[in-house]
Amino acid sequence: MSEVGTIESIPDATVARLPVYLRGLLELADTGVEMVSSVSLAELAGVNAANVRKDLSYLHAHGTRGVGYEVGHLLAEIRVVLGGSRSSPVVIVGVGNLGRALSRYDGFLAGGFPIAGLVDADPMVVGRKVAGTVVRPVGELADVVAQTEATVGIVATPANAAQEAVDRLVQAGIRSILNFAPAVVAVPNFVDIRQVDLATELQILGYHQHRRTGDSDTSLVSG
Amino acid sequence: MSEVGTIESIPDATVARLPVYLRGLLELADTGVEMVSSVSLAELAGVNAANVRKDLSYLHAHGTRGVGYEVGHLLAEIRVVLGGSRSSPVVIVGVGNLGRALSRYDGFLAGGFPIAGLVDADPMVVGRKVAGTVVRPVGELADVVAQTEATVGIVATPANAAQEAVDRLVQAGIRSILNFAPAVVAVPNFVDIRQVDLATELQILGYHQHRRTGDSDTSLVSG
DNA sequence: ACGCTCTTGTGCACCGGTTCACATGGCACT
DNA sequence: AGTGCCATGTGAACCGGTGCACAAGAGCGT
Repeated sequence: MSEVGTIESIPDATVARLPVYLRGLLELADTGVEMVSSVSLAELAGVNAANVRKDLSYLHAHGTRGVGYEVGHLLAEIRVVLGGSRSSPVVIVGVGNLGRALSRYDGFLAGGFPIAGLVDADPMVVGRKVAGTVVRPVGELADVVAQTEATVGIVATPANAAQEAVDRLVQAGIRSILNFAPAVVAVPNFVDIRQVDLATELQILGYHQHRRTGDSDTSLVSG
Repeated sequence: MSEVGTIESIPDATVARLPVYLRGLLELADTGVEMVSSVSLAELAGVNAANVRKDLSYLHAHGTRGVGYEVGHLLAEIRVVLGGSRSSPVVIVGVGNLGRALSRYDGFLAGGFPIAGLVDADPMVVGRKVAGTVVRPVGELADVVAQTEATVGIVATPANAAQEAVDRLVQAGIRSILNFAPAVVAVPNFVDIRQVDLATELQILGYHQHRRTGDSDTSLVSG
């Protein structure tokens, strides 16, 4: 996958869990807890305790044997790893139902990803104000990126416009993209893209459901 | 993970790719293509060709050597595996920004997952009509599930209400849940739950970005 | 009918990730 | 200071998944 290797690299699976730990730690900090063991953090994150310890060992976040980890320390450590606690403005391409919802989603701002720009191809949508931001034409994407200093792009267009949207984002200098359009898009290998496919998620659930109900026998349960 | 094993089980990784194949195949069918090789399907889905062949072998979807796979046949085969092409009505708990966007999302209906019911805890929201459906109080969830014959639940509540929402869904008989709330929730092991965490996705992107820009050297590129 | 070409189907080696189990070592209490 | 307890940190086995590479086999042209 990533082939930098200059600085110590953290396994992808670990990186994917760090935000979950972060959430759990924030909760603990809110309730005044100062120390946490790998076991309780694991419970909070829904993973195995040994896994937590191994994950944290990648961050050089040392705990104290017999005691646990310092919550505040861990928080800071994880924040540094996940983008240096620097704010990363986001530009959204495609202001349909999903784009609007995303632009209003509090979780992004709280996580250090303020929605700084909105663009759309539809002239009916351009010019409207959504979540405090005026929607600008997709042709001006490069300007929007430059002005807002956006570093992350979200694609929330229909599937058939996704590739073009991604191309424009890359053209505008964006190197991190989150794609909600149900389409496989190609990007240069210096661009990091993640796919979030809502319909696919339901279909995966559908498989297991079908499997369960299609199975005439229900005497399993196992635990 | 899943421990049924009565009928032949398909690896999770394969199941996750089937919807992508399905999309690609629909595209091909639309353009009148009747046969497809594992190589072109792989390209369409953004995966390795051998992987495609191995995936399809799990479905007993035989291709013809030297020729490829029949598009229509494959389509039918995958649809059967992913829930028997039966429609699975969905009930959404939490009709905020995200819940509204999801209830209007075309992709769900197209994939056989019509939004059949909406519930919310906020009396201000209850009674309103969203995407053609009246929002009902969360207390009536069991009724809504029964009336709509919903088999899938989507949780789009704030994090602190997620566990309760999930509990209610399980109570109402739902066994397949898609959770958009940024919270780890516990479910009985006969319930299948998938997590879609928007902020987490951005944070993962943030890690790689930080890593890239934090690295003073940029002489890599590799391809 | 024969052989060539093309694509499927799969055995096998490799790789990342997970989990167990245990040694290591700090802290508290006496 | 000594002793016991407890949680960390990690070596090593295990497991699922991926991708190469090749044999098997279908169709087509001659």
